[in-house]
Amino acid sequence: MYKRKIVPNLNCGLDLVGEVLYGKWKMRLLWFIDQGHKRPSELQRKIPDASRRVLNLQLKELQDHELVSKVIYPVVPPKVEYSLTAFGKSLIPIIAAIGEWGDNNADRLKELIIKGLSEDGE
Amino acid sequence: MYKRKIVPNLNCGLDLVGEVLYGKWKMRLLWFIDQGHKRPSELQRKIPDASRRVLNLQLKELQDHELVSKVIYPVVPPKVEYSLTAFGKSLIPIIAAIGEWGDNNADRLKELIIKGLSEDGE
DNA sequence: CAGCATCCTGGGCGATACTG
DNA sequence: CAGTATCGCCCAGGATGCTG
Repeated sequence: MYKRKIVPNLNCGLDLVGEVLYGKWKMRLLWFIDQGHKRPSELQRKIPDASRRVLNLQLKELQDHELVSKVIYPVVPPKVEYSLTAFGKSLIPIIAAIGEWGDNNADRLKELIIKGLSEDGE
Repeated sequence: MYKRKIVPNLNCGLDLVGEVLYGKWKMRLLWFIDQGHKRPSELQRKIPDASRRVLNLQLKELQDHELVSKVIYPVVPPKVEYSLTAFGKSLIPIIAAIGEWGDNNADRLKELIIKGLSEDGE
């Protein structure tokens, strides 16, 4: 859990979701876990841009927020598996909708984002 | 537009949406504009926790990403109105779904979030 | 009323290295 | 294979004050 000093404002549903989903890789984690990629190394491979440290941190937060559960198998070598809780599963349709919207508008979005990036260059 | 140095990875729809919606108040801005609160001062009043500066910054990004459009009326005192573009409107159902999920699970979420906050304290 | 400039800081996140 | 500790960067966003 990140050491947040200030208490966030939780005025509406948007705020609440923002809190739980706040983290660069959380939606992706939920998504991939739902897809059946449950082991840390597997998730790491799916999200190579993220560091293991942050992946673990965010996984921990997702656990604390009861969106995922973690099972540790007492074997050698160590084996760990994450799963979505029912609560977490209930978020999947929304994440799917977001991803779908993004995919449907991928070309336009890419263009706009790139344009935005170069704007400050000149 | 924030002066981002590093080029973001845009691997999937989730990334793309993440880019356009990245900003503490963007979803709320889109939401309130859709609700008919179009003027800066009005939005400010709706989102008192945000500073005017950041509101303007994010509004500008939303414009650059063609989610909202801005109309400046040449009158005194100055009058400005924001509206959603068709593109922006197409995001509303998703934002609504997110807010709804948050509202539906408000009690549980609040509890979990608060618990998470106090955890590092001890 | 609307918008910009300046200064400042918190904390998210990456890199690396070490333990079991 | 899984997880933690340390270090440091960087930039989003808050506060304040000035312009038209």
